[in-house]
Amino acid sequence: MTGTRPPTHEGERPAGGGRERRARQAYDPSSLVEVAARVFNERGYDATSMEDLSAAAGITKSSFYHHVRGKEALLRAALERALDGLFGILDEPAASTGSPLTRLRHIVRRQVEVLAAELPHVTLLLRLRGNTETERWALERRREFDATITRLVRDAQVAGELRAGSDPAVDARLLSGLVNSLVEWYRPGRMAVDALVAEVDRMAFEGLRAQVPADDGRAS
Amino acid sequence: MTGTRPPTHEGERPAGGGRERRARQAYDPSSLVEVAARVFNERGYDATSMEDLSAAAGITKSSFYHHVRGKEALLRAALERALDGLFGILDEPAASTGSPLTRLRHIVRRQVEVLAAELPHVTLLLRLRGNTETERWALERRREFDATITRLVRDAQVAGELRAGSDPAVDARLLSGLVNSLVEWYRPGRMAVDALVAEVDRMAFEGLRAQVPADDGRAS
DNA sequence: CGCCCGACCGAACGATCGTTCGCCTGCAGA
DNA sequence: TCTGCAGGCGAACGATCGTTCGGTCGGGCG
Repeated sequence: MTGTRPPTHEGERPAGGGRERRARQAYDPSSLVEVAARVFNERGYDATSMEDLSAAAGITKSSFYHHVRGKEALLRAALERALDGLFGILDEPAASTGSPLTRLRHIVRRQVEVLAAELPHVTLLLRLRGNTETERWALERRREFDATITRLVRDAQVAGELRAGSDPAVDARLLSGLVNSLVEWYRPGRMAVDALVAEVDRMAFEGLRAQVPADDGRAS
Repeated sequence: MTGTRPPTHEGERPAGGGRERRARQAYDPSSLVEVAARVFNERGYDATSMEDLSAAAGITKSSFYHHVRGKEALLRAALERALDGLFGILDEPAASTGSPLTRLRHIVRRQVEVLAAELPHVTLLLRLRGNTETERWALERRREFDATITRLVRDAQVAGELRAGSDPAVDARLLSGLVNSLVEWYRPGRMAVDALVAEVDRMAFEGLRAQVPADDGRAS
């Protein structure tokens, strides 16, 4: 009903690429994951059929299975990409250098950038319900990431860099909730990523109320 | 797999109620909606089967249909409850009295309370994808609510009560995102609602950074 | 006491799901 | 030119979905 079939043919076929010996599939290596992530987000994972996915890729359902192992494998690949992006932030030098607040702000700002760059994949990650083993695995890794944020918020509060009198765990959840809520409305091209980073940073640490700017947010 | 069947029998049967003539169903009027909303949130709407719902209610699937019209009707009822709660806030006198910032803060604080009181129903509302007509109708009403918030944020910024130099639409989205993200982690009993309201209010308008309190948040 | 009807149930419906199978086709390499 | 095979297809599989149907049961009321 009210069909929303795009004009098929997603992306262009790699013209003459894949000259290696193990050129198993010429159609696409991970571009199908990208297509799948997009459709998953539009309809929701459970409401998305393999027919929907194959149609978005421009081939039939049975052909689709020549390139992917199954629905859950697509989900896992997309989630891995999101988690790799997020955990990659924690490996950056600036994530473990300087005061707790400096590190926290770096992570938050980079998290916004990763969110924008890997929007479909991260969106998928943030909407998991934990129905399958794959989903539970991803949720567990996500909890690890959040735990790191919580520790940093706690350290920053102890150091007197964040507001006192509140539970660091609550503050960390509010902070992560603010950042993650971007996936619900931000769309690439609608707003420069730099501007988005600045807005989120200011909102998170200075709030919405009018005030004299403290020291501005030109970090790094 | 890994069945999570609760010990059946949800709530208690109304002892001797339903003495009116049109006592069509004695089992439950809207308590089934509550059960459904809870299970919908655990598994996701599409991943929830009528078997799941009826089992959570303690009866078989076919018996379940003597009390409800269908899956989508349950969803609609739950969404109506959420929307009624949210729009009820806008009808309160304090929502249209005083300065824009005063009104906005009242709405935000009340929104947190409604979120906590109607947690399963609002959670359902915030996770819609728009696959069915019912979902699109609810999304449209939700957009109306958000538009009201956006107008208020704009007015408050024009009045100099909110930070300048940022797009009011973006600020409104960040604000709503912060508030709505509560459904992802807040659970009743884990934290007093009053404390939650205070934390969110302070986070939204003052931010996380340590600072001297401006005028405190004892509104109304 | 006997009937009536709301509550409840087992079984089955057509539809759709994710996945598999057998077959066709067009072209790259011998 | 012949051939192998990756890429693509239609049809069908068992399972599960939301929903319906016919029937049983038991307690309140005439």
